[in-house]
Amino acid sequence: MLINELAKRTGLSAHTIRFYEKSGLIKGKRKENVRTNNYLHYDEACVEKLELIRDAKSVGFTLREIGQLMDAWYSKRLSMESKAAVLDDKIRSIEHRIKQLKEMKKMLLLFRQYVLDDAC
Amino acid sequence: MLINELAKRTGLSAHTIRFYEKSGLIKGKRKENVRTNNYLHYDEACVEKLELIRDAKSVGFTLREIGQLMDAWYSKRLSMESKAAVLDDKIRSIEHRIKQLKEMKKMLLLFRQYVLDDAC
DNA sequence: CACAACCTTAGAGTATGGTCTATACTTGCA
DNA sequence: TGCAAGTATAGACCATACTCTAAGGTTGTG
Repeated sequence: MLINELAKRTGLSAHTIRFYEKSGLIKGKRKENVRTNNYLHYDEACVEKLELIRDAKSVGFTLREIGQLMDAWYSKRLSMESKAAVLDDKIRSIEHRIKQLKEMKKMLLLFRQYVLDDAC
Repeated sequence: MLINELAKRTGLSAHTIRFYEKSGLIKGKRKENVRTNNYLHYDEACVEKLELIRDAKSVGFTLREIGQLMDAWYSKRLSMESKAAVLDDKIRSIEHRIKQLKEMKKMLLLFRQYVLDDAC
């Protein structure tokens, strides 16, 4: 599929997709048998990757981190161990963030009670 | 206290503190009886606010959100109800983020198992 | 074959959240 | 009194993550 269809499929703009491609997160391919244009074609894996990018971004991962994550998932040059290590690292960082969020929630609930008690 | 002491107390740089002050998150006061300089003086509330900023930033709040949060906490012009509303809003957004993080963790654990099973 | 609707690259512009430099004044201590 | 150390303001610069514009080539439909 071409970029506009990919955009429709993922809900991202063609601009944003090109930005991700320039950042190395996805890769379109040129058809070798077509010489008249240099249109990039994208496959289902690109759709999956863009969905992963969207989800991972929404939980606070940077594009750099998402790149590492997708490398761990798709790369052929990384060993099983180093892939697992990348994933372990991200899992730990998620756990840490959940812990911090729970603490912050607790604090805000206290604030809230304090406000409602008219104590300020 | 002056800015360098505040920096030492909070672990933030004086540059960053000035940036937060320019962004309206904290406010130093000039001593009226001192006319020879225009040094800004900070109190304990500033230390507290900067600590809140640090914590809230680490869980992903933007400076704008943190500003709203501190308004809800410190402002005299907001009603009890609207303060509680701001806090409720932030609490809900934290709960949403915790949910998303848990989903992402689940997915990464699946990825990890898949990698270790040498399935790719 | 005109023309709208695509595609491409390059590069400028925006928002957030800093970080640093330059310039200049003030303070405190030897 | 000299001078290092501290303070202030303005503005340049950086990274991240877009977002948009310009200029030019291609494709498909009537």
